[in-house]
Order: sequence, then C-alpha cells, then structure tokens
Amino acid sequence: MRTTDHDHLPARGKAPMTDVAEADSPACTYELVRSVLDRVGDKWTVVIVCELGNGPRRFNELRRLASPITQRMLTVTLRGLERDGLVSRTVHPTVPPQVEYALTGVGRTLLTIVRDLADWTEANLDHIRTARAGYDRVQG
Amino acid sequence: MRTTDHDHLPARGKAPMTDVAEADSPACTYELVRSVLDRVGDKWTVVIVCELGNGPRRFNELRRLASPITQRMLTVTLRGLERDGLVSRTVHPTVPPQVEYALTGVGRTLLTIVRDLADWTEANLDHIRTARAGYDRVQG
DNA sequence: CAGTATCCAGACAGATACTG
DNA sequence: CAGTATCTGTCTGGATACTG
Repeated sequence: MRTTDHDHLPARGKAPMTDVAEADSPACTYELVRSVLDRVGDKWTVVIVCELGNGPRRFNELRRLASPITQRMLTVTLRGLERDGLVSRTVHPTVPPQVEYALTGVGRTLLTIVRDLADWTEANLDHIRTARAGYDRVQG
Repeated sequence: MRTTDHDHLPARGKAPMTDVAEADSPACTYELVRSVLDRVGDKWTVVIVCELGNGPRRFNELRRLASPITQRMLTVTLRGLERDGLVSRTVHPTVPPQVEYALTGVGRTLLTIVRDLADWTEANLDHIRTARAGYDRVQG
C-alpha cells in the first residue's frame, strides 16, 4: 500500500524525511528545534494536546472540544501524535465502537512545554500587540 | 498602496487578523498559544532568532548563517519579527548601505523559550524517533 | 549591500460525501 | 461512533530577475 502518494490522508506532510539529526553539531540544533515545531506548530496539535491534558477523550468528544475542527484534521492530527508516541489510541471492541485517546508520559511533558509557551505569550502579549500596531501604523 | 493584495511580499500571512485575544477566557488560551506558534512556528524564525542570539548581524551575514534561506524568506522573516518588536532594524547611512538586525529585550526572552524547546527535543528525541519508526513499521 | 517584484509548485486544511 | 475518500481553495516558501 501507500505507493501512490495521493491526497486522502496526507500522510503527515510535516517533517517528511527530515529525520531528526544528532543533537550537538553546530547548526543542526535548528533542525532539531524545527522538528518539534513541525510537530507542535500546526493548527490543531496544541489544542488537542491541551484538551487531552485534562484526561482521556474519545473521538467525537475531542471533536466537540476542539470546536471548529473537521473530522479529517482531527484524524490527521491524532495520527501524527500517535505516530510520535505522544498520544495513545485504545479501541474498545464494543458496538458501537469506542476509541479513547490519551496523552502518554512523553506527551505529558510536551504539555508542560506548551504551557511554558502560553506563559511567555501571556507575559509578552501586550508588548507584541503594541509593537504590531505601531509598525502597522507607520508601514502600510 | 497595498490595495491589491498581490504576492510580492506576502504581508505576513501568519496570524492575519487573529488579533491576539485576552488571556483568561476558558478556551482562548489556545488562540493565545497559537499566536506565538504562528510567530515562531514558520520555517525560518527559529533559525534567525537563534543566530541573532549570538549578537547583531547584517542582512547578508544572516543569509549566510541561515544557510539555504532565500533573500525573500529572510526579508519576510525579519519583517515579521520586526513588526512584533522582537528584532530591531538599524540602518547605517553609509555607501554601500549597512543594515543591522538585533534581538530586542523581548526577543531575547523568546530566545529562552526556543532554547527550552530545544532542550525538550534533545531529551525526547530518541523516544520520538523510536515511536515513529515503530508506527511506520506497523502501518504503511 | 539590502532589498522588491513575480511566478509557481507543493503543502495545509476546509467542505462534503461515504463506510464498517 | 469513528473514521476514509475526494475535490478544492488558500497559503507557504523556493527560484529567479531586477533596483536604489
């Protein structure tokens, strides 16, 4: 399978073969950081990780919590996180089927990082907003 | 000017009118975090911020340091950072012109965040790589 | 040197319809 | 319920050529 590289489920275009490099060569630190940002920087990952931070959730439950996310993007995002071992996927063989997603241990440490990021944002939001407004006033 | 929304210099498509919201409503924390990730999550911002972390740099100097970046993307990235007050741009009116870019105070705190991110990545890289390989072995 | 201006391929993501 | 399959528009970013 997966010979034709179609569209359907985009196979996580992010970080395609940027096989994360070693950690100490001079410039590759950027590659390294980017590999996380590629993981975390897309539109929905942060939302999903934060929601799962409150406990395990099922598919449509997540769909509601992540408000205007589409089925497709939820699937794509969860697959990516699962692939990286950040969330676990547990299928309960009931009828109708139930699938439960939860943060793994590593996923939980990622949550910490995301929260640090949120803290930084809160602390510097006004400054950025002001700077942005000032810049836009001077420029077009 | 800037009535026709052409291509030329894309006017920072990121975080277009997602005017960063207040910091305490229940779900808007995501918007908040996303607003930083939009700022930091693009392909070059991290590289530029890290390089400027070593001191002020000039345009083509940065261009060399950020290896395969194009002129356009360097300009776009620097403009975005300047707009948000994270880097300063100083023109020395010499011939030929010299323009020096440097991190501002806030920009320097962003550098801290980026480094935290790098630390997390280093710490969890093996785990992610392994998980990814395992997942890919099972799936397509 | 330090940029602008265009063109364009390919990735990201929304809407919609269908399925075990 | 929990997805998969397509189609499609939009945005990102690379290549290239030109300028004060």
